[in-house]
Amino acid sequence: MLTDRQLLILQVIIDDFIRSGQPVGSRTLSKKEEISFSSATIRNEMADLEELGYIEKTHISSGRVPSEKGYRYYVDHLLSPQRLTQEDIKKIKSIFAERIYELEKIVQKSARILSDLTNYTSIVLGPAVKDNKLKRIQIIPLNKETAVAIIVTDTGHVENRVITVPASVNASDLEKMVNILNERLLGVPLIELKDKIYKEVANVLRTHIRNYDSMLKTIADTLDVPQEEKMFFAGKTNMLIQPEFSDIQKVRSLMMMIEQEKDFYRLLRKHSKKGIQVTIGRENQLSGMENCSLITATYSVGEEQLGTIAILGPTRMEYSRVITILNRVASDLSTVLTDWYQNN
Amino acid sequence: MLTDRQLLILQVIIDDFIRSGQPVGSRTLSKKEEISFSSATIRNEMADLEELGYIEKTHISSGRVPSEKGYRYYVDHLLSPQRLTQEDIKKIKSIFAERIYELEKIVQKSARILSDLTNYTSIVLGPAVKDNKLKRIQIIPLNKETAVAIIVTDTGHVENRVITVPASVNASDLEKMVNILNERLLGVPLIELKDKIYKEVANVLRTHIRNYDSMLKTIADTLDVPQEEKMFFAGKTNMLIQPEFSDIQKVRSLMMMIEQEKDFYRLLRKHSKKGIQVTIGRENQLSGMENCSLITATYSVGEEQLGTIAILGPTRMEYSRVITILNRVASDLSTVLTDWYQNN
DNA sequence: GTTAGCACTCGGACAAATTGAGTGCTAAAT
DNA sequence: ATTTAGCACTCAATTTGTCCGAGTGCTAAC
Repeated sequence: MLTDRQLLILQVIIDDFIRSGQPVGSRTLSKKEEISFSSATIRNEMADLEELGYIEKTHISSGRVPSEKGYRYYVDHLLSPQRLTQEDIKKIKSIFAERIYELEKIVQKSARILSDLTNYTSIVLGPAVKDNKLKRIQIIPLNKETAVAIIVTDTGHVENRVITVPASVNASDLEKMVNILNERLLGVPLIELKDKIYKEVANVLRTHIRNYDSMLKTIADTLDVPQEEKMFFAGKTNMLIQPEFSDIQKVRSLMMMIEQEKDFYRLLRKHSKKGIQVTIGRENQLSGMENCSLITATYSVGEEQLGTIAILGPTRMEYSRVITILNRVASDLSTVLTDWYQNN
Repeated sequence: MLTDRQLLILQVIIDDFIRSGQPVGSRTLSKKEEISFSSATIRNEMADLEELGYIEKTHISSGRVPSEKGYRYYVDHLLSPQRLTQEDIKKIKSIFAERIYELEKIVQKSARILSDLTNYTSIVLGPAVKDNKLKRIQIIPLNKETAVAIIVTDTGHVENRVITVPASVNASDLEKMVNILNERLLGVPLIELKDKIYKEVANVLRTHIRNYDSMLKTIADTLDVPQEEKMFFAGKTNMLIQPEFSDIQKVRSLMMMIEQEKDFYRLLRKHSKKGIQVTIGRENQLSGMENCSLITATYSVGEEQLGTIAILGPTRMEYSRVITILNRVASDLSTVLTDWYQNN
């Protein structure tokens, strides 16, 4: 549909605009070494590109800026692959410098390094706890009424909650109960726990424990662990450097959106397809994101997807560089974690 | 030092400026009902007040705005006590509407309500874990090499960490060891744990456990729980509404300061005196805080201070209202928590 | 000691003029 | 049939000048 020359012009416009942030005019373009025809020709081509919706003017006699459609085409077809510098690679490696003990730590560190590397905001979705398998349940009485219930998973993740223990349940009952639970539920993924308790463990409990029913619901509720992955942000203030956010109103709506977390989490969940995903501006369907793009990659252990790493930047983002970095971090993360899980 | 009339004028200037955000001129002042003398007189008085450093001009023929010294005097001597509306009280009560299970939850909720109530940013310093007393230690093996160590405190707080277990330590050793630790350390404040292990428990371990030394350091390190209280923020974006932060540069330096957390935590720790504390603008000695004031109150259980609740706003802050609200929330929080601890 | 009056200052709002980067269109050149 | 040079035109941004209003300081009268 587009001629080679139009593609060339589109690419150069977007590259230049990403670099400078300024609308690009025909004269500027004609001076580029890639371009060997006059500004008048360029003007004609630009008029066509505009008609097709790939570029826009900010006012009637201004240079052109990419439209969302333009960025979309650029991302889908025109990206010039980037190479990482030694320094970049060094920084990425530094994520894995220390021995890993806890998943969350390394995930948090990834977020920090990513924002550092890109100067945008990074968001990392930690591994979903729900797929971890139960290692141990423990209930530790605090006083007559309350106890703290603790769940340990095979990955070393610990969930805990304070619960009320009915007066009718005594310490030995509690202990017996915990033993049964541990016996029956070892290795069960957390998300199936609740179901399993009602279907398989309830019966056993009934035969062994007095008053089992008064505890059953409490226990089941406790084991009903949060479904949502934790979200880690880093570099939230990086967006404030971007010239497109010199308008305090835009900053405000963006920051509120981020602070609210819920909508943003949902958006991120839509990006769970494997590989790199890019959504540009209003494609994100979230107010406050009109001027932002979101790029995500997923990391996995073996074949199983664990989580998502993402970069949030202005639509005028260095797509090429960010994609390269995300790819690299996601793949390194996958390798390291796969290794780690195997020794677990 | 200042005459009554000067005080009156200072107070009215600050009240008006806090309300409007605009420099206050002699004509505006002379129309206030509290004021019964002419604008010329006011001009004379204002010239004096300026000379003494309580007010400033933004340019040579502008109205006056309060200086930091002015705010300081205002806060120390001129505050007109405020009454909370029914609505305010209702919101504050809503913090305590649900049954408390975990301290952190209620502390987080306080932060949310505070920012909601004031339209400024609120920060809450949670109870320091270090003063909690040990309820139970648990070590749960994950595989040959690693285990997760869990510490439960009397308040139901759970700390956990993944540790490496030397191959030479077997499961029964581990169990014995945990038993000894629990026996000897029950009720010890977390901050004293490490010390106590070396001084009192090491000997016992030596006599009962093979290879006790290879574990000792690991255990001691694990029990060396973070000293710092957790900080909860709410309403970070509220500052963006304030007209004094229409300048993106100011927003940026403030936000970076907040994101960094460390300096801000230190500042907050300086506010640990009982009762209300106010620091104004550069008194905070923190870049990014030049245009901000910080007001804090502490909450306690019985006589023991637990934590701090704080409001961060522009120097042009509604001091009176904020102080009233903080006082109320701190006292309610103290009452509820004291009660809660007693039943613990 | 207080106030009215006056000359003066400055910021903000507005309009007019200027500049420069950019466009679209047309006719000539290739 | 493309490409390009040239030209008229547009608009944002900057500069300049003007005016107004809110405010001040000072002085002389009350």
